[in-house]
Order: sequence, then C-alpha cells, then structure tokens
Amino acid sequence: LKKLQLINEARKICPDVVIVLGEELGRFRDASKILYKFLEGFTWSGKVERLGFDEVFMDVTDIVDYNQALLNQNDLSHSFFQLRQHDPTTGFEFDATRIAPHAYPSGDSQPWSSPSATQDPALTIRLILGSHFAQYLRLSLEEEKGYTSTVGISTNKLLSKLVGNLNKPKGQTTLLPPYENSSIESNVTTFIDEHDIGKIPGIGNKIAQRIRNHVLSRPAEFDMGLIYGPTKESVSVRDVRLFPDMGPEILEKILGGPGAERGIGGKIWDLINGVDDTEVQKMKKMPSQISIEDSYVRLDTMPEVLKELRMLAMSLIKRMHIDLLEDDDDPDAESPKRWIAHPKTVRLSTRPRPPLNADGTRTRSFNRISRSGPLPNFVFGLKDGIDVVVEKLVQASLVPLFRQLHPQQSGWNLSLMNICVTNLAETASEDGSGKGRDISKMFKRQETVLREWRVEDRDIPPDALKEELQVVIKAEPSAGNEAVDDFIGSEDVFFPTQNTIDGSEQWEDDGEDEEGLETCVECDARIPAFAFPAHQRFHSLEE
DNA sequence: ACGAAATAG
DNA sequence: CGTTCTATTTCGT
Repeated sequence: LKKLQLINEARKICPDVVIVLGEELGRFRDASKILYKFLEGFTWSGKVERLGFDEVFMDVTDIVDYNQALLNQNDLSHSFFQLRQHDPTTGFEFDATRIAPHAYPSGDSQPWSSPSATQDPALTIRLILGSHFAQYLRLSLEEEKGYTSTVGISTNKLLSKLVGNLNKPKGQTTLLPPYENSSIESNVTTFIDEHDIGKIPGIGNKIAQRIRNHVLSRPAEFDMGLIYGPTKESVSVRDVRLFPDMGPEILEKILGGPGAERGIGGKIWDLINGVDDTEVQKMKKMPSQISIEDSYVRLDTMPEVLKELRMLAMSLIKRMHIDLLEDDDDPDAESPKRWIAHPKTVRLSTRPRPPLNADGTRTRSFNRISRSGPLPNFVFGLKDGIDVVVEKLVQASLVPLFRQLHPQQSGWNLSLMNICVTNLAETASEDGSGKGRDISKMFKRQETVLREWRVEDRDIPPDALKEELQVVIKAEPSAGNEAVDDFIGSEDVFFPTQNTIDGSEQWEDDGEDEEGLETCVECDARIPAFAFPAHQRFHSLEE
C-alpha cells in the first residue's frame, strides 16, 4: 500500500487492511512549531516563513553577506562560517572553493573549474556559502532534533523551492550560475523550462489549464501540416515561454478578467522566467485563523448536524486553548491563564452535495459556502466547563449561521462542515521584548488539555511520524455529557412545520408573531435580529 | 466586513 | 490525478 492511495484500491490489494478513520494532527503541529523555532534561531533577520507543516523558507542574505566579507581570498579552502556577528568562535569550518553537494546541473560540484564560475564570481561564492550553511543546518536538525531534511539553495523562493525537489530525501541542491542568459542559456532557464507548467508554485490547476488550452489548441492555426500523431498532452514551461507572441500581455489576456488577480499576466510571466520578488515573511507569533472541519458521507438531518457542530466546536475550543491561552506569569492575576489573542469572528462553512443530475450522475463540486458573525465573548470565559461554552457557542452562533446557510429544514445533504475563528486581535501584553512564546509551556498545556480524552497515544519516533499518520487514533469525547443534554433540553427535537407559502418548509423564526426576534442565550432577552450582534457585544463588555 | 475563489502542504 | 484537513492571499461588493 502506498500513501495517498484510494481506500477502494487499498482494499483490493489488501482485503484485511484495517482502516482507521480520522486523524490527530496535534503532534504534527507541535513538531512543526519546534522545528520552525529551531530554524528561526539561526537567522539574523527573523525571515523564516512556514509553508504547511513541513516546509520553511529562510532568507539568509544577511548571514551570507557577512561571511562573504569575512573570506580570506588567499586560503578559501580553510574558511570559517560565523553563525553570529562579532563572534569568531561560533560556527563551522568549510571549504569555500567547493559547493556542498549536490548541485544543478549535476556533476558540477566544483564550480570554479567550470565556465559557469567566471560568469558571475560573486554569485558563485554566495551560493557556495549558502550551500555550506544549508548542510550545517541539515546536520544540526538531524543531530539536535532527530529529523532529516531536504534543502534547495538559490536566490529566491521560487527557484530554491523547485531546486529543492531534486535529491530527495535527505539531500540538498544548489542551483549554480549563470543565472543570466547570455551566449549560453542560463541554468535558471534550462532548469525551469523542464517543468510542467502546473508544477510551478503559484500556478495551480485553474491557471495551468487555461495556459494549456491556449498552447495546445492554437498550433492548428499555423502550419498544421507538420503536426502528426496524437496531440501533445503535457505542456512544459518551455512550450509556454516559446509560444508565438508569448509574454505578459498575452498571459494577461488569457488569465485576466473578473475575479482574477490584478497583474496576473506579468506575475505568471515572471514565474516562468524564474523571477520571484516576493519576500520571505518574518516569523509570525500567531496564526491568522484556526479552523476545524470534517467531511461526511451523508449529513442531512438536523440532530446529526447539531451533534457534529458540537464535536467540531469542542475541537475548536480546545485548539484555541492550546494555541491562544498562555500561562500568566503575573502572580496578581485572577486566573493563571491569559489569552494572547482574541478571535473576533466565527465562520461556518458547508459543502453541500449537489443533487443528482437527470442522468443519475452526480456532478462533483467542491464549492463551499459560508456565513460569519461576531464570536461571542463567552468563549473566552474560563469558569464554565468546556461543554457549557461549546453548547453556548453552538446555540448562539453556529445554529443561526447554519440557518442562514440552509434556510430549508431539509432537502440538503452536506459533505463537509468547517468552523473557523478568525480576525485575531492580539491582546495587550507586558512583553515588549518581542520574544516568542515558550515552547515548553505550550507542551504542558497541550498535555493538560488533551490528557483526559486521549484514547490512545503510542510512542512514535520522530522519523516515523509522517508514515504513522494512519494509525494514530483519533481522540473522541469519552462519554455522554449531562451538562450538554441539560442545556439543550428539547431543542434538538425538530418538528417539521408546514410553511406553505412556496411549498418549501422554512425555518420558523424564533417567535411566530414576534417576527425577527432572537433569544439571547446569555440573558434570555428577545432581541430583534438586526440588533443581535450589538447585543452580543454588550455582553462581551460586561466581563 | 463579508463571501468566494485560488493555491498550497 | 484526486482526497482530507488545514491555512493564506486576493478579489468584488
């Protein structure tokens, strides 16, 4: 069995395979944060950008600048790489006449002996420095954290990411000069031209298809007589770049239009020429949103929706506690915890399963729809039990949002639900030092929060984490919960009403004759719908 | 501010 | 190439 294999295929090959539904990403998140922090510790600029759980961009321009100036031109093969400014004792020895393996083009790990060196000596030495730094980082990562890694070294995010795909796993690749086209083609052009158009980061499915359509359907127009056989299917960057009249303007015509990113033509033209001016972002302390979602084979009744909303809300609140709640060092504080950020908005998204077509087929759609509103402040309360907060959130926010999304009482069938808190407002903090959070505290928190409802927690060595995903058991709430039942009362029993205006059943408004009134879960007041957000803000100020 | 779309791991 | 559970950025309104 292979990763990403479809379950049907897996069952055919191995009928006895045990499929465990769900996943527990907490440990991946923790590992990701630790490695991210570790790497940030090596930068001087703080420019470390995380892409997913297992990739980072590092801008080490300043470190390379410094060490370039430090080089002794008379004895390059016995150089010392300083990891810190003004500290000649911290660093490592290296041979500045050689690239640390590997390099693209391959077989050119001694760039000074090849024509590429004389072309741009300054860039060559800088890439040599980068390659040795990368090697040192990979070694440190393995020795100190127990993770192997793969690195790409070049002059921008695009090229370093692409060149990092060579020599996987546990290797590194430096894209050698020349980077400028002259009498000979630059390595940038040679390298990037080999790629399928859709493999370029920033060119996803939609844009790739539109470019392919342009490149593949037009050849018929000029000199078709020379083209035989099956139509070429794959379109490389070279095919696009060399297509007649190709340039930023044509690309803008192909890709522009309503909804498209502004200047998309120029941006894509830059990408296929290896040009990428985007900065490596500085480390962020806070994510900008936290979301939880689950997919379903069939979700079409309100009691089930309520159940799932509770599950999702429970996970979300726990995530908020883990990521946004920190131990308060202030002994005078009433609570030993404090929120380091307050999300201000909650969003509910669903993915409705499209109805069957006339011919019985189902047009697959992955389109999501969403509604959002203010996140009530009671979610930051720490006195009530978590189930109480969850239930209040479900009733006060999620159910109303759900009704906005799906006004019909039935007839829908959802394949996915997602709850997201966003719009994070950082809470005032005493630490002006700009220091990040203490990771050890984070772990303590995570353990404390999750211990009581962890079902199984195997010991998995770090290297095995990636492959062990399928056997990590999803944690689930332990038992029925009285507080929740208590809160819901009979509210989870739904009586279809015969609202016959257009033959489709609509949700009853909260009060039949009190049109547009909502009941506040905090104070039971009946509030006009338009005033409800303001009313919730009122409660949020009480605390 | 909100909702959709595109992209990515 | 498509799926799942995330997360970010950008556009139009």
